[in-house]
Amino acid sequence: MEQYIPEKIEKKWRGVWERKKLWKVDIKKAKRPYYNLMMFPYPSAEGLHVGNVYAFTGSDIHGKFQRMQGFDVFEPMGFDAFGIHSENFAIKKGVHPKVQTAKNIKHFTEQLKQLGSLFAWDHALTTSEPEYYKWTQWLFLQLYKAGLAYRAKAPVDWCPSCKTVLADEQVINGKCERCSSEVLQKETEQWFFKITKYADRLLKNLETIDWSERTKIAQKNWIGKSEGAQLKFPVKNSNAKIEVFTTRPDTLFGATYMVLAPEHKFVDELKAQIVNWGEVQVYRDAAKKKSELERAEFAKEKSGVELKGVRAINPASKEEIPVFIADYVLASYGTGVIMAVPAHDERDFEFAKKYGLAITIVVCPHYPEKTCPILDKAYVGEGHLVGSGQFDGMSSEKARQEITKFVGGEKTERYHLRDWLISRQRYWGPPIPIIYCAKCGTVPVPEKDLPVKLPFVKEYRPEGTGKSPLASVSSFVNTKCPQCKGKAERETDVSDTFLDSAWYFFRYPSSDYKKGPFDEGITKKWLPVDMYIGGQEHAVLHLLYTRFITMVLHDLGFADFEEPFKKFRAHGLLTKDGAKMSKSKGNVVNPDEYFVKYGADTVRMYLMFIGPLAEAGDWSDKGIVGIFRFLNRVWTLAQEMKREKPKGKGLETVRHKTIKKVTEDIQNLRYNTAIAVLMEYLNEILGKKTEASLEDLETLLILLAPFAPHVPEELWNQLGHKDSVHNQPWPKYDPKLVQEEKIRLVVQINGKVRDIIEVQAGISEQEAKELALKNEKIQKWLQGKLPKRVIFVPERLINIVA
RNA sequence: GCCUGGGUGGCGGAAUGGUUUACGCGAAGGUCUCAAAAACCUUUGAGCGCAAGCUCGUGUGGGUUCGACUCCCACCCCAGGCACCA
Repeated sequence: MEQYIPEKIEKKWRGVWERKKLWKVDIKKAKRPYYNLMMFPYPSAEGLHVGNVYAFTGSDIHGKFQRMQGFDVFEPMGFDAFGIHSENFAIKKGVHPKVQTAKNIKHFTEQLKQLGSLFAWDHALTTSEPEYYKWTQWLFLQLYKAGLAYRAKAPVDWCPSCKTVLADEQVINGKCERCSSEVLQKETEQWFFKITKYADRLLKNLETIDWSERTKIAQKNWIGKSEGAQLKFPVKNSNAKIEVFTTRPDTLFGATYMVLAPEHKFVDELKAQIVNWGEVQVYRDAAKKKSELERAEFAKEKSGVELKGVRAINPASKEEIPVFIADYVLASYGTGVIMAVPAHDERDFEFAKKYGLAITIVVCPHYPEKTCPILDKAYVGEGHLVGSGQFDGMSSEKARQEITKFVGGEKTERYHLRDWLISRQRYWGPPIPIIYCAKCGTVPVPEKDLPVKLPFVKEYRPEGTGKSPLASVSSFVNTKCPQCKGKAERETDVSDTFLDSAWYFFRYPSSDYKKGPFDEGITKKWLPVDMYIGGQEHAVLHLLYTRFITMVLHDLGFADFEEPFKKFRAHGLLTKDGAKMSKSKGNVVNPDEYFVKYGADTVRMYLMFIGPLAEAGDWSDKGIVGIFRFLNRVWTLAQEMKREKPKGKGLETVRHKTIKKVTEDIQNLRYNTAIAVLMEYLNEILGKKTEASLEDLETLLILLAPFAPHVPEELWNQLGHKDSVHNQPWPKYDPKLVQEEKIRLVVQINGKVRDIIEVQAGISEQEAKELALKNEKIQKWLQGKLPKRVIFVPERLINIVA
């Protein structure tokens, strides 16, 4: 073959690799297991998105590099096929989800195979297959048995367009994550997982794992731990006490009123005392009707109603204070009640101003000066206490403890994290394996009866009745109670897609295992995952759920580790013309045409060349030819060297420098600069052809192999090698040879470059100084003056301060 | 409002205290060709100058330093995330 025709050689080598099972890893016998995971795609489109290719290539380069380091790299691929994404796409096409998803997966697979990646296809899995979701249901049952899955009536977020409830994490700015419809509040019975029980562990373990810092911060913020105190406020003429959570017990003397969330049940308990019940009722109804978004917008102007007739007693100052309901207080956080300290909280300040309530300053930033300025806004910082009886003069930090103790409060923590709502009123998901029996109550499906198969039904569209379409399938709903064998009904909700993907990495190595979700020995050998590369957009959804599920499996004795991924690196978002690719904008790049025009090698390398993996960058049709030209030049060079055996002694220094830099860059996921160095190396060889050796070329091919798997393989073969280039050990560099003999020494005067001179490497300060002072240009600048000071940076520069 | 990133040629980006703009794209000129494409070679931050060369230049304004894209302070802009969480 004299000419580089990507399509031809890529097809040829994929065939050879498949026949020879080049990428095959023996799961049982592997000596140095390395689990290289990437986020499996949603097959919710006809074909692969260039963003998928970007992510998978970034991960595959890491896998191929580790393989050449001598590891047995397991790099599985699969499909997150259940769920709203795939179902919505099928509905849009008017094709049954089962049929449409199968079609999508077929095309995805064809495209994925073109990438020349390490994918372990014999371990591929699809979450919508009964062999897989059987174990998703099994997982649900384990959580149920452990008391970590419960059904409860609660106000939840409902998407009127997707016609299902959503998890807290799936509501973005009061809108549905999938379709951007405004989310409504609905009070219904739903299934939850007790992720809040793990809040503290999810937070603490972050310190022990090697993850991208920004991902850890996002999780930390989402878990949202606040330390504070729980305090009790007695109600006048009643035995009742109102409990509040506050992070600032030091400001207790400044609490001049209290606010309950409008829907708080305590309001009903106080009904007898409330003299303006009608007014209260009107406000509560109005608040109930609002969506979260409206309530937040409304918040620009705070509103509320006083519960007239009810007075609370500030436990510190013993003063009587009024009690309000207002929708700026959320029922779902803390106790649903706050002590309002208008002088030291912006929201309370705004409310107090509007309703003319007392604003008492109790933390002074100017202490010991007695005069504290009259506030035009709340002072939320630290300081020393004033107007707080015996605590006056104490630092606010210390007073947090002391005042809590003084009023008999309890030190406590609160989290932003809510329990994970996992039931969905949709069709395309694993049915929740629960049976309701009039006699026995809620009965879990026995494990031997799994899977509870999702029936193939004609009417799969969501109905909007608040129930899954499965509720209309009587052959599914009607069943026998596993306990009393009497008539019973099945749960008709399915579980959240994020449950499918919360444990898939456990299944991959054991994909054929029949006796359980995963084989114990295999799991011990391969897990936890060594490297996980994926999108930052999953920082608080998928990644938090996987950690939670892994902790649960650990606690139940199914795993001997509690963190699923030793290393996680987030890749950036690939854009087109500076904007996120989306179907609505019509700027989605389909990789197929580029595979045909330039080949997968060029597409892979170009994607990695755009920018650092963690930051991604902008796809441009123009830049891709640069990579294509580069591969062509490598090809031409190889043809020449094949014909006229090179007789040069080799470019030793530059070769070793290249090995060093490429190795370090790959380790740091700086693929863009690694490629740049390979280009420089090639330019160097082309410029000094008579000195170059065959080893120079062969090293280039090996270093290139992880990025562009096909071309180097073909050329390696043309050079007469029988074994694959991918089986070559990664080259090592000699630190002694990396050092150049001559270096360019920068000569500065007062920090400005005046000359650059070539000198022997390792030149001493004395020699450099002499050379510099003798230098004509420098003498011209010095004009006979003596230097005040000379700064010498070995191997770099000499700076003369005059 | 808070939390993350980021702001460098015509463009993607490189350099994390020491030659600003590596590598690539684009552009201009040339070689080859009847011609074109491809390939190859040269030039390519701005301004001044015949030239040697000089001055300016990494969002803005200050500071530290022999020396700042890099460190510190204040601010502006862009992208992403969170948001009445008490």
